[in-house]
Amino acid sequence: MSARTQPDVVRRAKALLGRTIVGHGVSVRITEVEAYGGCEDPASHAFTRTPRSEIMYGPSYRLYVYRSYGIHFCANVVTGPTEIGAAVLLRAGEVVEGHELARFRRGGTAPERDVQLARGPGNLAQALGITLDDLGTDLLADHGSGPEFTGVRLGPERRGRPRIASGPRVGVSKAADVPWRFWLDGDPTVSAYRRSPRAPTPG
DNA sequence: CCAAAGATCGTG
DNA sequence: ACGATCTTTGGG
Repeated sequence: MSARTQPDVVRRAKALLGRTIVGHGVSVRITEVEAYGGCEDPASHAFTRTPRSEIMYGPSYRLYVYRSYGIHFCANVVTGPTEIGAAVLLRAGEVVEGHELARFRRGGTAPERDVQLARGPGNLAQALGITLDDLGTDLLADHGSGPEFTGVRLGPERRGRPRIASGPRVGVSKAADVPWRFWLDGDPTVSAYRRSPRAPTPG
């Protein structure tokens, strides 16, 4: 990476903003992501190459799912290159299709709280019905066009240049000041920033 | 084998 | 500020 050229994972993270992802009958417009730089990034699960992170050293646009704090699942898009093992964490989105199903998966919340349906990575994965069963899914595979599709896949690439804001990643204790969290500026579905209690003091 | 940490979230 | 809950990882 150079001063003029940002890393591939950052460009790809930004490119995912505004794009839709479909998960088991629920469609979400991605509004917030974080970039993780694989073996070059101490905050990445792939910084130490283990059985769990091996999928990040595989083909791009596969789904990496991990269990968070024993409670939630978090969904990531592997972005490559394979020797780096980078990926993008999907942190928040706006439900644009399948609202009732998403509400049910989230525990039966009221429609007036739909803005929170997919706010935060654990909630986003839950709204999409993503679990470890979906680990390794090819997010670009062609399944035809129709409502009968029940798996996970990305929608078409976004067009246009939305206003993108950035800041430090949420909850990471290493590289806590690297500004690799990106979101659609002003979007109400974006999650709140929380610094890791284990991170060193800002600066 | 055991202990600890963790890319979270809702509640108090 | 804290607890829920469990897998992965690293140390002895």
